[in-house]
Amino acid sequence: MAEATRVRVLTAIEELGFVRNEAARTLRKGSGRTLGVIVEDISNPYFTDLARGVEDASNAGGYDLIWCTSDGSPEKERRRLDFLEQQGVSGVVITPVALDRDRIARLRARDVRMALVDRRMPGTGACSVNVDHVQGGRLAMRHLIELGRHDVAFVTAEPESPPVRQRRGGALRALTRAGYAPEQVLTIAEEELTAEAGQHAARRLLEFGTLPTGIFCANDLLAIGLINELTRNGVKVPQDVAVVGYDDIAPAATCVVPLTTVCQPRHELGVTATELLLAGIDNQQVTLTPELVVRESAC
Amino acid sequence: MAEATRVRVLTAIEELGFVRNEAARTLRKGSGRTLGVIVEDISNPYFTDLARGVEDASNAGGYDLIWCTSDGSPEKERRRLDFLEQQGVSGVVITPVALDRDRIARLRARDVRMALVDRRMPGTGACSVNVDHVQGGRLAMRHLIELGRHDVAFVTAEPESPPVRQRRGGALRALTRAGYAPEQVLTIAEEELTAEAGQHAARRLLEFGTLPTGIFCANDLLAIGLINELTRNGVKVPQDVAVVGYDDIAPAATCVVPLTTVCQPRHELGVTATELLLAGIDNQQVTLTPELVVRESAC
DNA sequence: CTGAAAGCGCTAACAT
DNA sequence: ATGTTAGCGCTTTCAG
Repeated sequence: MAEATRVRVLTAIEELGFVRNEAARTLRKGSGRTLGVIVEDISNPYFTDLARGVEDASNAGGYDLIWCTSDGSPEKERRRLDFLEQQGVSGVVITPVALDRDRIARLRARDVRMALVDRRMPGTGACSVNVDHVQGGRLAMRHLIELGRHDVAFVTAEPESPPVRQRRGGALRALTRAGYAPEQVLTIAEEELTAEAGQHAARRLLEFGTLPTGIFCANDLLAIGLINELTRNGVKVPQDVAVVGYDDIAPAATCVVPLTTVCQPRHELGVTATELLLAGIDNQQVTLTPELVVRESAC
Repeated sequence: MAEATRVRVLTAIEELGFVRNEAARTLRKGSGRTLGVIVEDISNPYFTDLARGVEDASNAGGYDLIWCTSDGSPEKERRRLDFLEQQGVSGVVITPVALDRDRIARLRARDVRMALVDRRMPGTGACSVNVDHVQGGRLAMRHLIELGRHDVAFVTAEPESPPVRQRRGGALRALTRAGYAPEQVLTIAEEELTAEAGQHAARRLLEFGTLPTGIFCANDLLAIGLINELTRNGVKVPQDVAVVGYDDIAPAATCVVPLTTVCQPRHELGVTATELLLAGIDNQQVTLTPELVVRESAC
């Protein structure tokens, strides 16, 4: 194309404020230059960091991103998927709540590719990116054991969810390896993975009379709520109880007692999932590795 | 329409997994049944609560919502608006960063209505929903004065943004009314309205040697970071310093020292903005009222 | 290198 | 109550 023409067109676009009609483009091409992401809980920084990774990688690949929240509800998840399907996205990154194989197949039939975070569904064609939570749980517990804190409680919620189960499994394995009986681990199960729930768990622990010497929380929000409530009640962290969290979200570092935690590569998780989506590969599985970050709550 | 036909069609839809092509619908009708929301900072619960309000009201009105973040960047704000315009949304709720009248006019010309949060732009046709921040600042400061804490510091960031200026203005006015000289208020200006910045502000205050007896923070994240850092350094809140925040985000209640703060009707703000949008009224201005929530950090 | 024309799936208007 | 048709703005294809 002649440079002169190019410039002329570009000026005209600028002058008239022309904006391409994406609806028409999507209609014509079958699917557009947008991706979608559905996360479980927008108020947990873990998920916003993840979604930011998805956004960065989408933009880098020339795609726009539509953010959605399922709030952990299967019904909402379904509605958000309907929405993204209607919008003609070409792919979805999702932390699944109740996603089934049929739905993935239906989306595939409409050329909507899927990348799952923290859940494998082999044979569906969907890619997935996982963190080695067994390893993560092991890192956390091994650290507590090394500090001599083998009298341990596990504070958790959503105990059936695979990531949480794996974290617990890894922790128990570390105990066993060190020669301790995993049965002696006190498990406090709360309703949600939130700071409020952590606070509640602390109150339950305080009611028991004797505290364990170490506590492993299934995520950072639980740990932060727990530490705050313990501190309010005069319990010193880490002197009286050492606490280890999981995720390494930003507030973990600015908490009253900066949190020792297992760092998940949250941004990278989102980036990787998106790259898998855009690469157009099927059934690809990637596993990322967590890392222990030692701060004051257990050292 | 005959009931029999209706049922027959519905079954067929179910059976074939028919999903309406929103792109075609949008193309045909000029704009679709979706709205957009652009917030400044997805990691501040204030904004997620706001956006949730927008989502709830959108869904209630039969619309779907596309969430976007500007991250406080004018450039990103522009790109997100381009995106929403391309997607054919019929309206946008936004906490503006660098939105100008031209842009609003251009969007209007394409039938994209706007509702602004915390910024008035009269004459553009855009509606706006505001919180009376002067009143909010006054509530906070009056409370500190009533506690005998008139030796006060104001911890802030983005001091030029209207909401922050108004909060400060209201606080100073309360001081003046009570017969104190507002010039004696120590102002600590940080870079961002985050917990990290609050932590930094605390360190700066500690370096001065003598602490004020009361601190008013421009938002809760600053207050939480500040309290955590003060507590770590052996300063007792509220005994040594009383702290008042602004927003009443969820973490304010679960913080080590539960935060006394000015509650903004965050969800209602989003709902109201959306209802204004959907009602199709122009130039409408609504002002909501903040409320003082007394917890332990200042009582 | 530029111009013309078909058709993506839907809705609104009109005809049966 | 049901069937038919035009056209939204774009991309792709084919002709000039």
